[in-house]
Amino acid sequence: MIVDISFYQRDALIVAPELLGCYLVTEKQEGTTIVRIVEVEVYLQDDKAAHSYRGETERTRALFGDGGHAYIYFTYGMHYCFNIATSVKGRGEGILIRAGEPVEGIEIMRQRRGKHNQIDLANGPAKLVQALGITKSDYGHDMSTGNLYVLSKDHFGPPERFAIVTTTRVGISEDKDLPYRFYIEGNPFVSRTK
DNA sequence: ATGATGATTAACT
DNA sequence: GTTAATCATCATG
Repeated sequence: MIVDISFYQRDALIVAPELLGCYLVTEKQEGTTIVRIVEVEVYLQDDKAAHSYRGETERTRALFGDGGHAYIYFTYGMHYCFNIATSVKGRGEGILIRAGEPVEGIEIMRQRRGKHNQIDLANGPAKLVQALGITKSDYGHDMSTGNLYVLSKDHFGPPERFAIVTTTRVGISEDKDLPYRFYIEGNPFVSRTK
């Protein structure tokens, strides 16, 4: 079952842990690819590490729209990352999808990534974007429709039970201490585990 | 128009 | 553990 847009129109800190175990799907020319979401990070508006902190710009427009739309950005001169805007219009908060466990279309992901090791397919935000074939043209996409959406945890049968680890975020220089990173305990596809 | 800055990754030692 | 690669976006002039 596709997750409804209203799911995203709540506080990011509530939505983020609920997103773990759900399935992120893309249907592109090459075929359908699916990963199980195992790691996410929250970015709020009143949060120095967030792109929305300094207000709305051309780049961050989608973060300030209605919850449930894709926010994609380019960084380090070579990588794209994928977020889902949450909450209500004008609020500027969202969830970065950091890692996923390949479920379907694994051969397609291998081709896109040029790697054969299944662990390395989507265990990082830019890797996940590449494996799923997400591009800038998906910017602002409505996550409850079309060829890019999320399926509920029980889509493929009774969901597996798991514990959620809450910790600090990765790769930022401000507001480092906020516990806004969530991942599935013990999952081998989570990035940068100790 | 120009310069600083990354919500990273891969390939090293 | 360290580091180079590389450019869109933003703030400033």
